[in-house]
Order: sequence, then structure tokens, then C-alpha cells
Amino acid sequence: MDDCIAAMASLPDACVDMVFADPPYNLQLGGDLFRPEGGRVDAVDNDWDKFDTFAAYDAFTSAWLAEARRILKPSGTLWVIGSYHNIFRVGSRLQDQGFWILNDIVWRKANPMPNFKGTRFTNAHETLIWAAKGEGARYTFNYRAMKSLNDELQMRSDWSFPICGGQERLKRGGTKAHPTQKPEALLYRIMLASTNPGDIVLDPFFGTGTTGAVARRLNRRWIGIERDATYCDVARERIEAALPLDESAITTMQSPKSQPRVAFGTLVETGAIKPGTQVFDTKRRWIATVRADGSLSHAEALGSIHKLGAQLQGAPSCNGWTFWHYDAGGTAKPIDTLRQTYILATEP
Amino acid sequence: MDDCIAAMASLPDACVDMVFADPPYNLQLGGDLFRPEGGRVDAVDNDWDKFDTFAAYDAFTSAWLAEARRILKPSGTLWVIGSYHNIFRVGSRLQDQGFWILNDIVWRKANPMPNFKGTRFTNAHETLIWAAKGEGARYTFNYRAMKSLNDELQMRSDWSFPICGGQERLKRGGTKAHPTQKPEALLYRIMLASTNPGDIVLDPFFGTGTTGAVARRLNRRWIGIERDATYCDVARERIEAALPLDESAITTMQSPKSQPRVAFGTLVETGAIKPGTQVFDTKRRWIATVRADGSLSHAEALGSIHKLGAQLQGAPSCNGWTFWHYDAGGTAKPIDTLRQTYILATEP
DNA sequence: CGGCATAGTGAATCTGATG
DNA sequence: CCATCAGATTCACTATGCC
Repeated sequence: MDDCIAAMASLPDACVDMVFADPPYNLQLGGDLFRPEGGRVDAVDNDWDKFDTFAAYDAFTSAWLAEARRILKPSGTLWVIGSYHNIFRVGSRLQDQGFWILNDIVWRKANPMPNFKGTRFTNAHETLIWAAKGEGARYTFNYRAMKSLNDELQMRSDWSFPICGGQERLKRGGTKAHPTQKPEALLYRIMLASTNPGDIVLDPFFGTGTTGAVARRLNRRWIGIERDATYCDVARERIEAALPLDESAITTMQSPKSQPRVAFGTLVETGAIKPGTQVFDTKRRWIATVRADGSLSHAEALGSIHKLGAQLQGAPSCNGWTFWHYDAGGTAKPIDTLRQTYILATEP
Repeated sequence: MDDCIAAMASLPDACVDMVFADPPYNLQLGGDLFRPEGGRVDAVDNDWDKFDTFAAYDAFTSAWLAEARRILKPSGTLWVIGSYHNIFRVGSRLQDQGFWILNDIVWRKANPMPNFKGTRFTNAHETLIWAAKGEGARYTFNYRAMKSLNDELQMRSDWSFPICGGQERLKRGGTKAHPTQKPEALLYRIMLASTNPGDIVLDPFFGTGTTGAVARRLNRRWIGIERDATYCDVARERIEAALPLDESAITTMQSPKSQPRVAFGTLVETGAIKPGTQVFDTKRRWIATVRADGSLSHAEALGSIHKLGAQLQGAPSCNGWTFWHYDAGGTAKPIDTLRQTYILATEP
């Protein structure tokens, strides 16, 4: 239970892998929170007052963003959720601070509250920003896990989830415990996409602890900052009840990138494919010969499986593992098959 | 043909009913990007999208927004479209100038370009901001027309349209006449929602004149500002050919209602089925385990509900929804039951 | 003329490890 | 810092051409 800026300030540099933030955006509520030190302008004019309010909100935003950026590891990422009231201000400030936006994500609400007066479009979505610590920074994106979640199609930037209600909605004395409780499904996808098991996730506006509950289920570590004691109580109770998922269920589809790398030369050395063997592309436009050092030759041309494939096609690059095939008892198989067999045989 | 700020400056105060702006996005692209099959992506590399710094982009944004606000009637509204590269900066500046945001609208693209390298989520939407001239200003919103367009349900803030292609995409010498032509359906909905017949619509970044063509069809007057002479030529030709639509054509402008597609992963995320749950076929020949990313595992085999079902049976394909079952209090039910329940619970 | 295979394309901040 | 190289990576839709 603490003010989020002060609490983050007490943490060391570069200590967390991900920050998820659901900052307040009701400009009236807790107005004094957003006042910059001594900057109160005694205004009567509405426009001036509004400017003052934006300036105060911006100062608050910049302050917590700066702390969040400081405590993020170089490879860490930031997630912020908001609506049109505040998201443009937040997005602009985080760009100013050097954060590098990776995606903006739209959460489409399956069952939003209607616009009762019929004066605008039904507000049926909220916006999330996903940002790395800076341009060119490395970051975690579990591409294969996301693709798997979406029936083997790339996960898009628009996500559909119902709003938080029913059993999931936490109550206190018959009424909702928190006005803007986020669905666990949203945090589930966020953490599965951009963190690994054991990573540390920090939420500076913890509320009733959705971030903590999902982190526990997915075997991530978490830090929650919340200054309202009642919310803290609700969160504690809830997270204790959240059961971690079994290790085997948490493992996700891995990208080939994270598999051990095997050189084609190793397959030649171990006898999986013999020097002198002929390899070819699917349409048999080119036939090349495997050499003792793991290179391929075709007429005068010579190079690695990738380089030769690219050169012959006149392409900028080529994945030799899937381009070149060998004859396996009458049927053509990509040489990648040999690599997979080798990996399976040598894995402990 | 003119610079947009100078051209707007030559107009009197409060003379237009609506401004639609599709400003440069400031994409900040790096080097060439190649597709997996080898082709090169034809990127937006035009000079008009190049800005040295955020500060330069912001100054440009504030300048054209100020002119747009000046020439708007008190009851007029502004529409701006952008992506995460620029929309937060634009939104923040327009709020600073006193514009009052009415909605942010998400254009969900039915057929976006994929993320070829698998490094981020597929960028599948763009964002529009709809704003009145100030807080409390009167404005036009044709609530009934929008509700009617949407099968008698309130129009939501997320709109689905295909990107502009096919016959609609304007060509010049065999290639696209403009790199970022917007679909007419988008402008159609915007004008139908927020203007009346005879109103004046101004577009400071006219391009190939989508705004003008739709305005003519809907019997609105228009002003287009464009400094590129070639774009102007294309626009003139196009608008001359644009004929007012009859009723039957209007109904075809609506996007076809797409069948709700639910990924198995969504059921895992929303807790409808938990990671670690065991699923099996009717004859219980195979038992598989649900994993956190919505894939199934069975011994060494691993894949989507469809892929794994096909693989185990040695079949070319398999409908995993009806093949796999779960234990529902003693009786086996196909996992499709869960999907149907989810659709019923979340469809508006 | 239809069906099917192949090719092309769209506002994109699009690799990572090693030397 | 840069250069080099292994090797991973795509969805929906339109247009064209062949049979």
C-alpha cells in the first residue's frame, strides 16, 4: 500500500521484466494527486482551468512513466491501458521519454455499456500500448505461443474479450469492489506474449490485483503497488486463492529460434548425410552436391546451404534447411528432417 | 493544389461543417523489408512522410490543427485518422487546442498485411479521432442512420472494413496512384454519421480525393487541399465519375456480417477450459492435455486441436472441435459445446 | 464459361548472434 | 562501432492464365 511513484523510486534500476499499468484517468477524482508541486493556478476561466488540468495530468503521467522506465530491464517492456480520455496523453509522453512503441492493441468489448443518450458511438473498446525501453531494444515476444492461441494464424492487434463480470467480478458488500476491474483473460494474453516463466511483472496501479492473480497462475513473479487499503485486502485474498498452473501446462509452443542450433556440417560429420550426396529443390531446378566440409557445390557455384540457395534463386536470402531436399527411399524430404532427427536423438 | 496550412489560412473563420484529415503518419521506416517468398514490400517512402524529429512533427500538427479549428463552424467536427506512429501525438495536441474528443474509432482491417518477420502483433487496425470544436459544443450525430446501418443495434466504436484494393484502388501506369488510399466505405460512414446533405466538408490532405468522391455521392459540398499535382489530376477525374448512389447501392456499402470466429485459445484465456485439462476422442484411443497457449500435447506430439487430431489419426485433416471431448460431470462432450456457450454469452 | 493453380499486394517503425 | 552470416518468416483477397 503506497503511492506508486514513491514506491517505484525505492526500487533499484533495471529490476523488472515487464510493467503493466492501468492508470487513473478521471480528471476530477483525486485532482490533488495530479497537481504539480506548487503549480496551482487560481483560475476562473474554463479553458485555462482545463489546460491546467491537462498539464497536471501530464506531469503525473511523465513522473510515473520515468520511474517505470528506470526500473525496467533493458529488455523489458511496458503495457499501458486507457481510453480516449487519457491514452493520447500517455502515448505522447512515453514516446517523449524514449519508449519505443511496438504495437497499439485494441481490446474490443463483447458486451460494452450502451450509449444511453444516443449522442455518440457506443464506446466499445479500450486501447493498450505496448512499448520497449527504447528504439532497437531487445524484447520478449512469444510469437509461436500467440499464433497457437489464435488457431495458427498470426495474432492481430485487435483482441475480443467480454468485460469483467459474473463470477470473475469481485464484490465487497454486494457492490463491485473496484470500478475498473480488468478481465483476467486480457492479462493472460499480455503475459503469455511478452514474458517468460519466472519473470518479474510490476503493476503500479494494482487495484484488486488482476495482474498478481494471473502472474501467479502463469508462474511469473509480481510486484503490486496500491495505496487503497481496501483494494489491497481484496487483492491479497484473491491472489491466495489463485492456483499456479501445472508446469507442463504452462510450457508453450517454442520458436525454432530458441531451439539448439545445429550446423549442417555437424550432420555431415556424424554421418547423417554423406559427402557426395545430391540435394535438390522441390522442382528439381538445381541439383547440388554435399561436400566434406558441409558446403554445397553446383557447377561453378559453391557455398553454405543458405548462401547457395539464395544465389541460385537470385533471392536476398534463403533458408537452406527447407529449400534443399534429399532422396529418402524414393521420396524427397527436406534436409531439415535430418536436423530434427538429430536434435531428438541428442537431446537429454 | 496548395500547401494545406496556407490554403486553410486563406479561408474565413467558421465556414466549414466538417474536417476530415489523413495527415502523414511519420512512419520512420528503416531499410527494405522482404517477404518470406522473396518479394520486396512496397513501403511508404514518400518525402511527404519524412520529419526530422517528433518536435518537427508536433509543430506541423499543431499548425494545421489550429487552422482547421478556426475554419470550423461552432457546430462543426473534426475527424483525424492515424496509426500508433502519430495518433497519440495528434490526439494530445488537439486536446491541448481545446478540441473535445467525442469518440475514438477503430478501423479493423479485414485483410491487413501480415507481420512477415514474426516480431510483433499483426498491425490490423488504424485509429480515428472524432472531436467537436470544444466542450459543450453542439454537433451533428445522425444516431438513427447509424443504428439503421448496424441492423438496429447502436453503432459501436469499432468498425470493420477491408483495406482499399481491387477495382476501387486507383492506378496510374499500372501501379497504385497513391500509397495510402482510404476505402470509400470509411468516409461514407463518417459523413453519414456527422454531416447533413448540403454541408461543407474540407480535407486538408486530399490525396486522390476519396473525401470528394464520397461527398459528391452523398450530396455534400467539399473542399480538397492537395499540393501534389499528379494526385490532383487523379482526384479530379475520379470525382467527375462519381455519381450519386441510389438506395440499393447504399445497402451494399455495409460490410458483410462475418461469422464470429472463436479460437480454441480464447476459451483457454477466458477460463472456459483450463490448461492441464485432459481431452480425448469418442473411443478414448488418444488422450491429450490442454496447454496454456491453446495447443494440445499427446506424448511427444504437439499442435493445434485440428492438427494434432489429424496427425494422430493419420488423416489429412480433422475438425478438432468435434473430435476432441472433455469430461463434463461424468459425460463426454465435444469441446465445440464450450465454443457455442462462449458465442452465446458474448455476442451482442 | 468454369474451376483451379499461380502470382501479386497492402500506412511496416519487421532478426540475432558472433567476431 | 560495423561486417558477416545463419536461418526464420505471411493473411486475405484480387487478377491472370491454363485447361
